[in-house]
Amino acid sequence: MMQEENKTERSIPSTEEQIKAAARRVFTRKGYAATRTRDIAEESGHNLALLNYYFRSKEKLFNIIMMEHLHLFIKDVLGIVNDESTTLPQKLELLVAHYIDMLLANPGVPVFMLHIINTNPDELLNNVASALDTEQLVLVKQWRQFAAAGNVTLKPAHIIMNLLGLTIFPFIASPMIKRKLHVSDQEFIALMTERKQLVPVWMKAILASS
Amino acid sequence: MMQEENKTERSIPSTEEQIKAAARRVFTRKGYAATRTRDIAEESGHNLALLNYYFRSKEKLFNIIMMEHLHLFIKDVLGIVNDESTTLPQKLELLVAHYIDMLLANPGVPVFMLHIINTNPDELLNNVASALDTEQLVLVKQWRQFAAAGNVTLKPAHIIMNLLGLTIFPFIASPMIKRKLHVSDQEFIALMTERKQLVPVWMKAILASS
DNA sequence: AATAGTTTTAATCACTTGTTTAATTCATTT
DNA sequence: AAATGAATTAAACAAGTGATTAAAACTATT
Repeated sequence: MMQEENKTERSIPSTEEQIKAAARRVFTRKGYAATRTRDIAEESGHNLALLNYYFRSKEKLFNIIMMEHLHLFIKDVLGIVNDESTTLPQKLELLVAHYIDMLLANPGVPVFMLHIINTNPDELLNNVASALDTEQLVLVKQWRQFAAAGNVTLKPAHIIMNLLGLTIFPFIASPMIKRKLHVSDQEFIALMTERKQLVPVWMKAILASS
Repeated sequence: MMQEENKTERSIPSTEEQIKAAARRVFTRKGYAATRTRDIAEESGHNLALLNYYFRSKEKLFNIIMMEHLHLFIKDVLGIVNDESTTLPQKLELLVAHYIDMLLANPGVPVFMLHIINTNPDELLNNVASALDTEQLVLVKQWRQFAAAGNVTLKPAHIIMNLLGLTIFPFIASPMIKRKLHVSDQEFIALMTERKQLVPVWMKAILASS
């Protein structure tokens, strides 16, 4: 049997948690295939066999981490998108701010997500935001009203791609951006922070241009 | 010695070229680490040992393909960006159209490039568009004039990120877009083709909004 | 302290992977 | 046709990999 979960403890994380944290780092840095179980063991400071003792296999460990990421990703977004008390433009601002803050705190996430997208197509992509494509979302209702008022002719797909492209892409391409545009780590953070205000402005300009 | 290059021949590609083409496909589909030399051999329909016979090693083969991609990538862009006879807005339209056409023809390229960005940081990123960050580009000169006229307050980094984000990101996230937005392969191509006109319009709206 | 159950370790297994080898086939020249 | 060198093959090697094992160390309960 396994040791009790110990979730509330604030002291030293359990070895299970330490291995998971190490795996999170290594998988994010190198991707699934390039990560060796020995890398994770070394990074965690624990014996190689403990990886299989706690998680059965490399793949199971990866799936656990992946699911945690997805859950984290979706949970906050759902809160914003389903809030009756905010308007459509407010939701736009909140979404952008949330994504940028989240990505500034976890710069490795996009690489991680992309790796998933291009390797686990079916199994995973059904889970990704499976709660998100429901037609019940407050955001969708508000959008319908907005569109019905004749305020926009652009296809929703374009708008979503624009929002994500303007928000997420800089983080995906950050190594190249930093190098080719001579942007330091500090300056990159400053740029992204600026974009929290700018992206919603740009999105409104895009909507008005159609 | 090696068989003569035979570059002009239009008939059957040489086994060397066949292996390279197979490697291109498999590397693009699975990434470097997840690709086994046996996968490439099988995909090419040739014996495993021929891979090392022609290319010495898996890594050398990968580097050759990588360099070809980069060269292709840069060559066309340089042509557009350094053209004295086109205006700034025209360059914008040409760049977007070129990228979208190129990505529609080679949907795997972004994954390939991202894989490089996040694994070969130093060695490669210096080569990527090393010709591009020169201050001599016609585009840069034209931009300076445009900015000096007080037409824009936005930092160039934002503009470049927006251009690339609006253009390239949809291809990176295409598996998720297709699934979550219920877009078929055909519809995706149609959407991207629309964007050839739309992105320049949006970019101008963004520039005007600042 | 003895016991039982859990956690950790070192060693090893079985298999995969990149690469090499030695032999064979093929093509070209003499 | 013989000979030479290139192209191709089947087989194997050495190192690396995920996983397992059996023993040891640790922890708690009696």
